[in-house]
Amino acid sequence: MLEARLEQANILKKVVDAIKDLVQDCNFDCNDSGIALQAMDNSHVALVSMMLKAEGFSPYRCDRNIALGVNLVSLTKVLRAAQNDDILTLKAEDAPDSLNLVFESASNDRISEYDLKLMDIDQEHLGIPETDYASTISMPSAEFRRICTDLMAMSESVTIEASKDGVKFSCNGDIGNGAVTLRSHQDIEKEENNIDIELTEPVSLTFSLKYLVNFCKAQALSNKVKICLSNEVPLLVEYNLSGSSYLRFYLAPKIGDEE
Amino acid sequence: MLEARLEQANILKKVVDAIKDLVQDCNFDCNDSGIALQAMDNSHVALVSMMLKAEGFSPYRCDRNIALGVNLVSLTKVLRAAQNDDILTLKAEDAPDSLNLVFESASNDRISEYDLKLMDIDQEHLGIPETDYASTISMPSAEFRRICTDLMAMSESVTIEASKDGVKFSCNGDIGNGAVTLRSHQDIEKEENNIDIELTEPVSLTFSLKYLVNFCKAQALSNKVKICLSNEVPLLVEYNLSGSSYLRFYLAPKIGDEE
DNA sequence: GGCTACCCAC
DNA sequence: GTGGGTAGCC
Repeated sequence: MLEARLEQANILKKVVDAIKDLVQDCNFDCNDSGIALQAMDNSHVALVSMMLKAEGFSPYRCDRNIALGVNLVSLTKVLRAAQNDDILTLKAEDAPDSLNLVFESASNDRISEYDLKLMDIDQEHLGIPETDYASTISMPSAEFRRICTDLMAMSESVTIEASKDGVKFSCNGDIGNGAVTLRSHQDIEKEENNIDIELTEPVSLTFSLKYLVNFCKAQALSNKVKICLSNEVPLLVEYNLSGSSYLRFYLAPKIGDEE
Repeated sequence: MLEARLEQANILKKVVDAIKDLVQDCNFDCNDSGIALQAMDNSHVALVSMMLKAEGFSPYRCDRNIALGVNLVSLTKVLRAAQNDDILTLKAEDAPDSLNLVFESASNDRISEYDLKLMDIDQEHLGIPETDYASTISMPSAEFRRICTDLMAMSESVTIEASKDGVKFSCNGDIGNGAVTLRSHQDIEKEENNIDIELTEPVSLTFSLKYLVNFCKAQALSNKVKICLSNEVPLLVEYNLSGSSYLRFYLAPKIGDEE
């Protein structure tokens, strides 16, 4: 059986908020190392990969592999019941037909308990190869979101070019063109403002802004975001959570005329 | 004639907002003790009872009984003209065919005046018996609203059970089940957070969430709400206004298969 | 008409 | 960061 107590119900709420517009139904795969989720979006352009490590829960207990097939719209409805400081405990049997969610108020005078019906979901196995990216950019997640939403106002696509001079996000649209260029930047006082650009090879790739803006809903989970690029390979956008938990989004580049 | 000056036009606005989805047309019954309203909703499942005491107005003057037959949609349109801090004066003749509403800005540099046509409404007389309820729950109105809207996401009905252990709001729906349990709770620092459960007899009743959520629009009128329950008797949801004015909603329980 | 997402004000 | 309101979409 699974029993996982999350001090901040908020974390799961934010994770689900960030992915529910990409994925409708998916498995939460639970085992003794934690809770994992991998799913393609409907159009098979983007991929979400979440890992909530056991260490992020206290306590965490999961003896066997359990797949929780969840409809994320339904889960959102339940998670909406979580108040800000609530503690969330997830419970499921070994072959569950429902997931039990208990919200406790910090002051303990309110307990909300929900059973969410589960579904069988065919797990398409997603091998995500470990990639050595040609360029890895680390920046404030708010800044990345700002760039994406700003450029979204002009175009449906953004071209991301990383070179030794920095990283340039540019777009062409009917009303004009836009570009934001960032250079490496070390802010000693506010480390979270650092912009860090690693580069082994220049890259230039074009992506759908709609998806990138969508990924940016995960901003609330971390004040940093890591963007990994290699030519002709899906982009990786990574939000690291406490411990070594993470939420990752992959997005295939646009090619040729699509741009 | 009626002349009633309400320092906070807002109060009437909130009252009408809270009931206009239940009742289309109704009489405001004015006499020397104040302005009262009683009306069943269209499906005759819920009943609204409002009392605005003369003391809540300054000045208040009403020599004879006057029934003001008002269409609440029209009244809402007029009240929308009220600014936040406006003072509202209601005026009507003894046998009026219109209601006069004057809004004064607090600073007195703007006066808006409206005449709302009245209608003759057959008053179905509603005797509401005073009931000694088996259980009376007093809680923050925001919390009650929160519970109702949370459970609304899962089901159309909620079962409210009051026992010596506390009060439990539970529901069953297609996507799963939900329950919120509250215990008595005295917050000495913030009295408005108190949850107070009086009980002479355990009760368990099921109600339409749609109506309860509707009642909760009155939340803006008071930070406390009182919920009174007896088996097989309509639920009473009461918002107390300043003075001994009030807005009360009654709702018949669902029985048998309806649940 | 209900729901959702966005926006703004607290 | 939260709640309430509004404006579009289904």
